[in-house]
Amino acid sequence: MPELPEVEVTRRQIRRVLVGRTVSGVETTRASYFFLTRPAELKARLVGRRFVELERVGKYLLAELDDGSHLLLHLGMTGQLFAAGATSPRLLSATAKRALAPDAQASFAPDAHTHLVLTFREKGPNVYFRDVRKFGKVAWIAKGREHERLSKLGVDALRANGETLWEATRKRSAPIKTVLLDQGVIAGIGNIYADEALFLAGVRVTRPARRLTRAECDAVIAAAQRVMKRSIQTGGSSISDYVRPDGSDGGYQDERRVYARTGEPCSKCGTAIQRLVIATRSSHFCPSCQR
DNA sequence: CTGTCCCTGATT
DNA sequence: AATCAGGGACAG
Repeated sequence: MPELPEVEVTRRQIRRVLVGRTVSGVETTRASYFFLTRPAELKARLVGRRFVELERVGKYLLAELDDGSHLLLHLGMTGQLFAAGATSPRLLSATAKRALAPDAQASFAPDAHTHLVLTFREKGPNVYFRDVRKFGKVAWIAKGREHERLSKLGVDALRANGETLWEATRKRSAPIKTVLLDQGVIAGIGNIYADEALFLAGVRVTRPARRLTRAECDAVIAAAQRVMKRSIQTGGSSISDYVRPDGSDGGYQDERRVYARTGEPCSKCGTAIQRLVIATRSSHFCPSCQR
């Protein structure tokens, strides 16, 4: 699932095909909660506008247009943003995959899950936003306005420090895992990197947040930043649906220490990795290394 | 602060 | 055919 590293990898690749290009057409699926801004308005706002920048805020992508307005995107759980020409079975519907001969090179064609297609005046690929479960979001933001989804976010995970977590945890009895997933405290950490960071810091996912020491807060943030930076370098984690905008898999799933490794031996001590559910999210940890 | 819900494909 | 996965808004 896309968390900060996957969104950042996406940003870097999509930025190259987006910035400097002028929208000539906007195609969408029918109105749904996926579109915080209705398809008709989205089209009216975007056509004729030129993209000038693509930034990341937590797990959101924020594209700036030449009139000072912005296009806000969230990939949700299964969102995929890519340019035309990307080929990967992960980008195809099950029907399309079944139709493929073994080893056949598939080329992407928009399917029922492709909710947004941007075409441009300038030569180059289209940009597609595909999202099977439709937990992603698209919104247009007028010049000078800030979307409430952005104003709710805490400090970006790559800019946070131990102090950020220390202050946020003092009065919270919820498990530390829950606080790390709270985008209003630190923006960008999701289920995979929360588990990985807590493993590297030696802190059990269930520990009441207020019971962390200052040193442990420093360690957790340092570990979170280390794993996320490393993940960005390797192209993100392709565990379920995520693919890079060029259609290729990321590499970080091979470096995971605990996430989705239930029952496998801990890489440090050999104890079986355990899984339990915290606030409806699956959580993985080493019962020996994490206290 | 935790449970429910949105959605669909994979799995049982 | 029922269950599971999960980001984030919302309800209780």
